[in-house]
Amino acid sequence: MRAADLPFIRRSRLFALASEQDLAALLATCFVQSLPKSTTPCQQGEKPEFLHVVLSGRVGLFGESPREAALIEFFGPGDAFILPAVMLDSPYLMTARLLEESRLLFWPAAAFRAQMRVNGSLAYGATLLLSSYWRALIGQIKDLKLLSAIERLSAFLLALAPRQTGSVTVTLPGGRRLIAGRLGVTPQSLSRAFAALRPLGVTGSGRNVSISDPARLRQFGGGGVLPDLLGRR
Amino acid sequence: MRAADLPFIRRSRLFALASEQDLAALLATCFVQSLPKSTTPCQQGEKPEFLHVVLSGRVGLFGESPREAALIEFFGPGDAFILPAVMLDSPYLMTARLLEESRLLFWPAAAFRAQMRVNGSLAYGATLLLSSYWRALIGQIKDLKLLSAIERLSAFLLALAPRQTGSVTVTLPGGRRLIAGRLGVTPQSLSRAFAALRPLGVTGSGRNVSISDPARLRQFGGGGVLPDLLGRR
DNA sequence: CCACGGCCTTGAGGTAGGTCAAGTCCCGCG
DNA sequence: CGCGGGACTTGACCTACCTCAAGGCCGTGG
Repeated sequence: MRAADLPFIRRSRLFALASEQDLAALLATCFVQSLPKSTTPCQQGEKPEFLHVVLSGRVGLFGESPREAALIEFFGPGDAFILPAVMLDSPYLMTARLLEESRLLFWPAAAFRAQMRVNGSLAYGATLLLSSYWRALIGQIKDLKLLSAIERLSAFLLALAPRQTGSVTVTLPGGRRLIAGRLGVTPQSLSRAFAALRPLGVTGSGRNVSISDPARLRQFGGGGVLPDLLGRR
Repeated sequence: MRAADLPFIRRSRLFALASEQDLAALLATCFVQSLPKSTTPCQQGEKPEFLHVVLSGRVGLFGESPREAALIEFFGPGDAFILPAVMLDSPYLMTARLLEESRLLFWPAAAFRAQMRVNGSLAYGATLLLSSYWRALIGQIKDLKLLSAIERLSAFLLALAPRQTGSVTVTLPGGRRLIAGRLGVTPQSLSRAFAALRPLGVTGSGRNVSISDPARLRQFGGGGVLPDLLGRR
């Protein structure tokens, strides 16, 4: 671990309440590593050996079935994956894959669980993190059950945009294929959904999408059920 | 609060680590109430005033959109709803409705948040609870994205069944309409899904369903992605 | 320069599941 | 006993999305 990592570590909500000495004690058994794109620190079905905290970069969590895999959620700096599996010492329900080169904190699972029991500030930080994840997942389930593909895309784009009036440009957290998985559609359908939103002022190519009139889009999408999705960062 | 409530309170994983004196201090500001079927302690969009813990009975959490409402999850004894909203002091993303007469613990939101900060055993219990909820939600998202309606029903039934060989009878946690919402289909489609599973040995009416050969059903459903869903109880 | 392989888009057609509309069963109540 | 209403089922039809297939676009490498 380098001294330069500390500020990034501090930034995670896991350590929201941790004092300086807390932090030092907690991190005693941890190490930090940079890993290239496409490595998979967690494999669905395996037992966790480490809790991983993203210091920089981006990670995708994928649900896998015999037939296919679907992106469930994007994780970025400050996020811990996959805390519930580590906490309950249960097999991963998802596979994590780095979407770009990323710097990760590795925290041995047993040490993490032990510290959770004795360090209240750590447990508190964990509830903060888990609470925001809960809300993101609930939002996603509501979207899947209540909204059409086009509405889901609309809500997703709006969740990415800073809350403001007037034209905005947002950067997608991944290629179209990943976004499609996140929204629960095929890439083809996502493409059609983008086409359907074009008349409503959604344009752009690649990872940049600009929304000419967020208010209009918002009222179309029924308000967008998605919560602060990435606002937690 | 009655003395008779204490054993039910203790049973919640929220208090897994709490000592006797911890518990007494924590509960100082709480009260317990029995409420009839169909009351809604939480309304989507409102700010939380209380954390609710189910002592007995059953509660449904519903996502609401302008058009319709869908059941997201069933909650039962030991579950706390909706902890993330209380923790983050954010508007509820769901409406809670009692599915039958239930006994609930009411915990003033501000007091709960304050105690979370200072009482490590409480925060630890909260991470336990939130961790199991995370896994249930991930399972549900995976099912929605990767499985067909019939496979989702199959997985759901298997998750309800005790892990054993030979014929099992499970009791659905609600009427068909609720189950349909939980699985993300209409009641009509659920009915058709049940019909489709009949040749595979799924029979029964009302809230009782019997599975003649769970193993056969399991291999059909691709293994059923759902985790311990209700196994956390 | 062209060839090649991702990645995205577009088109055409099929299908799972939604919608609308009966119909049946069951239960409470007069 | 008959009636009325809710819950569930079944049928017929429709549509949103998937599947399969054919291009465009663009970066990399010969």
